[in-house]
Amino acid sequence: MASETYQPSEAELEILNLIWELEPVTVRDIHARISKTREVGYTTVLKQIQRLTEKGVLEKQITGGTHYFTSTIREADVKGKLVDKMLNTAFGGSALDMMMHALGNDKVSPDELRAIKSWLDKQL
Amino acid sequence: MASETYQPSEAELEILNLIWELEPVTVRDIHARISKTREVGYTTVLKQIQRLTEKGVLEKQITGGTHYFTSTIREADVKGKLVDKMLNTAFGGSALDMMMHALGNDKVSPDELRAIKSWLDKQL
DNA sequence: ATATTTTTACGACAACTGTCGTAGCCTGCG
DNA sequence: CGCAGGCTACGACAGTTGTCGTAAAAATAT
Repeated sequence: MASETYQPSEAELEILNLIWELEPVTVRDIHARISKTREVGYTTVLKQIQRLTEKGVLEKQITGGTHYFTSTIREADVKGKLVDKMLNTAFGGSALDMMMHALGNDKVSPDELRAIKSWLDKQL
Repeated sequence: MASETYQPSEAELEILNLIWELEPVTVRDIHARISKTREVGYTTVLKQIQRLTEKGVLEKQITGGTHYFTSTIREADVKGKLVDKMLNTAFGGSALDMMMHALGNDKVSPDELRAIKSWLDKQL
């Protein structure tokens, strides 16, 4: 069944990002990290994590009474899929078009542009 | 209220894309175009369009008894925002990282890579 | 002027999301 | 051992989405 990759919602992705960074990790730690950025109840995060676990996206190990979570899906797969979907639904599959929108927004530094260019060079 | 740019859902974006391409356009035409790709009821599309209109994203003109729709938001703004959000939520703002995920998926042709490279050259 | 065919307007529904509150469970402190 | 405080389980709720069905209104064809 070649792991159909999961499409997380916004809040789920926020959590997944932290899981990938910290796994195995507790709910408390995830909550602590998210709280640095925005306010959200502990049980809110807990619930999200529980749902993700129900869906099979996360796995729980209980070690010495503490619940640790790890992900069952690969970060690169999920992100690849996300970007792929946007590429197709929003930009008709044109990577160039997407690039221009992404990089056009003057947010990207010349350094980054150069980095992309040099990566591109390696690809050809 | 300086039009904070709208974040369309999947189905909404599908419709918006067609609106941008065909406006001013009727519900029937939108439905016809979508039907080429997937099966969906006429009233489903109609409802989506009505909701978009309620939200102020679309505008309706009635001319000779026919209802024509046009968008009130700019395609580039919407898509720029979409890609920007993904850049930040999924790739921590690293355009290179996003690029690699987008282009890594072997879906992109060498031609496209070259096109991107030459666009990049112009930017520097 | 009618009957027919289109279109539009509404409302309904189930699934999913983001957010909590409450209540029960476990664990470590004293 | 017994209790307080933290953790988990569970359920609830409102808002959004994707989908339709049905009914009312409008436009067309006899």
